[in-house]
Amino acid sequence: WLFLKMLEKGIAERRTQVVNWDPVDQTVLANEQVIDGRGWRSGAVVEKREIPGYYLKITDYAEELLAAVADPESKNYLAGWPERVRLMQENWIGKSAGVRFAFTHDIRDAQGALIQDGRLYVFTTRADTIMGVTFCAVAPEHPLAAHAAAGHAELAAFIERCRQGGTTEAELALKEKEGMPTGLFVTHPLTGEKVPVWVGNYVLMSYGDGAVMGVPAHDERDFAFARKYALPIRQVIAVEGEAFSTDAWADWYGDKQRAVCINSGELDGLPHKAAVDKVAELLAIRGLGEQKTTWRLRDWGVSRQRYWGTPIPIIHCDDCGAVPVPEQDLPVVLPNNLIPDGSGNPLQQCAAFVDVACPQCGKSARRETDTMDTFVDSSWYFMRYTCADNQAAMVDARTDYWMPMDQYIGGIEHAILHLLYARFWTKVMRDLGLVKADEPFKRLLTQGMVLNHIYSRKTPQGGIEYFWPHDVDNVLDAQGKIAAARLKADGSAVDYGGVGTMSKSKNNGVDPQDLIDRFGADTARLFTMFAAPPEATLEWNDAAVEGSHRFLKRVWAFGLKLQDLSPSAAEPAEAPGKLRRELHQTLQQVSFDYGRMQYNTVVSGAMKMLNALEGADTAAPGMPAALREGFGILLRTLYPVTPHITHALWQELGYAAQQGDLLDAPWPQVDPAALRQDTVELMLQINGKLRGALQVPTNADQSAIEAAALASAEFTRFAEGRAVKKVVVVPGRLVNVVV
RNA sequence: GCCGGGAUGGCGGAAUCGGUAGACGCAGCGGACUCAAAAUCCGCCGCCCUUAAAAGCGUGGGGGUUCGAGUCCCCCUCCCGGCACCA
Repeated sequence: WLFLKMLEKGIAERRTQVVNWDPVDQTVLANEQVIDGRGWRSGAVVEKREIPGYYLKITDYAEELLAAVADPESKNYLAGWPERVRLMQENWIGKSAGVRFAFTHDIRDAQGALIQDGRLYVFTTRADTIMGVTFCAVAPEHPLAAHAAAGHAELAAFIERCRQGGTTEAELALKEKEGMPTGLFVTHPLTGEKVPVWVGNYVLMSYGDGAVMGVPAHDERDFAFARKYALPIRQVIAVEGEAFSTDAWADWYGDKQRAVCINSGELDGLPHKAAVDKVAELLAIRGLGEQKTTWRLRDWGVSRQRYWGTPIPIIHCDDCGAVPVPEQDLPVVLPNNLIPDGSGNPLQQCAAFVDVACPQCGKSARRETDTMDTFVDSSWYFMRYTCADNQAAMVDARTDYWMPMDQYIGGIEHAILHLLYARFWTKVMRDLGLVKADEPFKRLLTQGMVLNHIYSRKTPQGGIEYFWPHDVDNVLDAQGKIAAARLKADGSAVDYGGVGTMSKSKNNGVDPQDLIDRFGADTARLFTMFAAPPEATLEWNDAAVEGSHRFLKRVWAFGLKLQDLSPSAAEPAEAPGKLRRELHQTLQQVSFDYGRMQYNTVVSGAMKMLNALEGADTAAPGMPAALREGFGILLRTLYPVTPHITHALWQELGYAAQQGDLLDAPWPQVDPAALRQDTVELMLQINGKLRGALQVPTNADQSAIEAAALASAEFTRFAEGRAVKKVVVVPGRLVNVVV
C-alpha cells in the first residue's frame, strides 16, 4: 500500500537498472556470489545487464539525511549515535561541491541528431585545473561511447569487455584502469582546444554525468592513465618550493590548500577556491556550466528477482502498461508452495500467481514477479511493532507515542545500508502524514561482530561446503597458527578460512542454548556480558565460561553465609570504613560503566565487590550490617545481568520485605561519606619515571606535596644531587620532579 | 581499491580528561582439605637478569610532541566490518 502511495507521489518510479547477470544460467547473481571467493558460484562469468526495476528516490532526501549525521546544528542531529556510524553515513552520502560544465561538439547520431545536444557534460571538484585538461573519459555505457563503437570493432570489443566482471564498487575499484580512444574530439569550453574523448573502464555512468575531464598533472588516477597511454601532462598549479616532474606522482600535485594556478591565463596566481569561482563565472557567461553539488548516494533499487520478499503490487498489461493493483485487492500474497532451485525466480513459472486480468481494461495480463528488497521490511518493522494488532492501517497514533525509538541496538554491519534505509523510510512516512518522527532512532548502540573460525572445502560438484567448528580438529603450523583442519568424523582434510562473522551460510554460528543447557541462563548472560564490551569485535571462545559459573556459585554461597549473620539493630554500619570505601568506590565505577554501556566492567566491578565482601572480618564491630548493606548493593548491581539468582537472593535474605521487589528497587546510591579518606597515596616520579609513592594528607597543598617529594628517600637516590628544574603536581594522582 | 574500526601477558580484556600499564576473569604453577579424586579455599603468575633485592625492558613496527604517551600527531604492517542483489 505504501509502495503504491510512493509511486503516486513520485517517490517511487520504474526505470532500468544494471544487475550482475550470469549468462550461462540466465539468472541474476547476488553480489556475494560475485565478490566473495568463498561463494558457491564464484568464478561464474558475470556481465552487466539492464533490466527494468523500481527505484525509491532516496536521493531526494540526501540533504536531510546528511544534515542529521554531519551538522551538529541540525535540529535532528543524531548526537546519540556513534561517531563512526555518522562518519560512515556521511561518506556514503558523499556530498561533493564542484562545477558541472560542458565540452561542446557537433557529433551526430545515425539519424543526424546532435548527441546530447552537442554537449559532453562533466563534473569536477577541481575546476581550478581546467586549463590542464588533455583528454576526456566517458563511461563504457555513455552515448558517445556507444556512438563511436558503431563501426569501430576494436572499441566495441573493449566496451563489451567492460560489461563483464560485475557491477560492485569493490570490483570496479580493483579493476586495472584501462581505456581506449574513441577517435572523437570535443571542444574545451574556455580555450577552444580540441580534446580527445576516451572510454575509461573506471568512469561510472551512475555518478555525475558518466564523464570526467582528464587532468593528468593534478589527479593521481589521470596521471597513471596518461602515463599508460602516453597522453600529454600539463602542469597548471604550483606549490611554492616544490618542483614538478612528469616522471612520478607526488602528493602535492593534487594539493588544494597550497595550490596556486599557473599556465592558466587569467586564472594565474589564484588559489584553489578563488580559481574555482572564477572558472564557474567564465563558464556561466558562455552558458556552459555552473557550480553544482553532486552526491555519491544513488537511488534505492528495490526490485529483486527472488521468490522471498514483499511482492511488488503491479500488473503488466500490453495495452495499459504497468498498472497498480487496486487497493481493495491488497495485499498481494505469495504462493507458499514454490521451491527455489537456483534457476531464477520460481514465481515466473507459477501461472496461478502470474496470470491475472488487467484491473483497468480487463484483458489478460501478467503480475509482476519481482519482489522487494528485504531491507524494505526492516525499514519499518519497528514502527509496526507499536501497533501490530491494527488490521485497518499500517500505523496509528501509538506509533507517534513510541517513536522515535530511545535506544536501537544492532550490528555494526548495518551502519550504512539498513540504518540509512530506515531513516529514509521514516521521512517518507512522515511526509505522507503517517508518522510525526523525523528520525527513527535517537540513540544507537552498534554491537561488534562475533567471529568464529571458518572451515570449508570444495565439493566434487564445484560448490563449497562449510563445516561447523566443533566438528573439526585444527592442524597447527610451526608458529602454532591454524594451518588446516581435519573432520573429527573421518579425519579427512578441510581448508581453514580464517575467522569471520558468524553466519548460517558459513555454518560457524554458536547457539547460546548450549550454554543455557549446561550452566543456566544467568551464567550464559553473565559470561556473554563479561567477555568484551558490546561495541567490540569478539572472536568467540567459551573456554572461560566456568569462571562465570563459579562466580555465581560464590554469590549464592555468600548469601547463605549472610543469612547466618544476624546484625543487631544497634550496630553502626559506618564502622568498617575500609570495606565500605571499597564497595562505594566500586559502585561509583559500575554506575559510570552502566551509563556508557560497558557491561564487561560492570561485571568485573561486581566481582570486585564480592571479593571485598568475602575478605571482610565478620567478627569486626558493625561488620554484619556493613556486609548486608554491601550485598544489597551487589545484588542490585548484578540484577540486570543475572536477574534470576539475584531476585531469589533478594527475596530469601529479606531485602524484599524491607525494600520491596528487586524489580522495582532503585539503583544503589554512592555514599560520599564512605569515600572520604584522610590521606592519599601519590605516585612519585623523577624525570617522568616511576620511583616510589608518597602518603600525604588529602588536603595537602602544592608546596607541602613538593616538600614531601624532595624529602623522600627516592628523590635523594635518583636525583643524585642534580638541581630541581620543575615539579609537576597532579592532585590526587602523582608528583613528578624534573632534575 | 575506497570508507570505518581494531592490534595491550599464554588467552578474553581493564586503564573514565595525557598521569601507578596489565583491574576482573580464564589457563598455568605451588599449597591446604581428602584414602584418593572432584568441588572448595589460600598463595604465585608481563619479559629479562637473579638465590634474593635492585636495575633494565615492555601496550603491532618506525618516528615525533610532552615533565610524562596504551591514550595525541605522522608513516607503515596485519586483522575485522561495509562497499548498494547475503540481509
